[in-house]
Amino acid sequence: MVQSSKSHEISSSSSQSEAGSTSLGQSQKRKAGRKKFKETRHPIFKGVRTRKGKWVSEVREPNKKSRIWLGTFSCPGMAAKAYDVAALALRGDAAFLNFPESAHTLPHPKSLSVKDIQIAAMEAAETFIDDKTLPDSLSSAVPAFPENMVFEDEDEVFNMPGILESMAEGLMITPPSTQKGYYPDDDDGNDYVEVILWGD
DNA sequence: CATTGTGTTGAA
DNA sequence: TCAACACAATGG
Repeated sequence: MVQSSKSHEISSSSSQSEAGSTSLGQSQKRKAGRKKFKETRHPIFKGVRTRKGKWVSEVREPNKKSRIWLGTFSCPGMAAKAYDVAALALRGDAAFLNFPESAHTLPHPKSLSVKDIQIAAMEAAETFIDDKTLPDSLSSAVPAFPENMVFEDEDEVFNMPGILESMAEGLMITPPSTQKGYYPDDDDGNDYVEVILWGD
């Protein structure tokens, strides 16, 4: 969580709007909401939820209760990157991301507008295009994902030397042959440590 | 108390 | 199928 928020505004979230206005009975359909916490704390990246076979990334704002939908993704890498950009944009700087090293590679939202962030997230996701992204032969399952990232404490996360690389390698579907990721700047692996702060 | 994550439901 | 909302729990 890493919540060093400064603004502690009491978001009074009471009666929300009930979407269904047509004929809403009262029995049947359980409202919405989760039942009990499963053991599955967060098998995947933060802000990345997996829907039976798919991946969706949603970002909620620190102050608001609303959330920004980055969109749907097929692979965790995409969703992870998407959240990365969004969090970076929202927090502005030093946000908890999954790919700090690739952070510079992430596109920057023109504006801090929710929509812009969504776009940026999509762009970032584009970077992680893989086979599944391309509609052709789908079959493989997407499964199983590296359990290496067992985040116990946020601090520990930063202590991960090669963990990132490990999972990155596994996720990074950028083999020497066949497919290859298209990067906006250079496909080269040079690290341009350029402090690009669009806004802050 | 704030934040995230899951689940359900609803609409596209 | 996707998107949004709502709920529940955890962590601080």
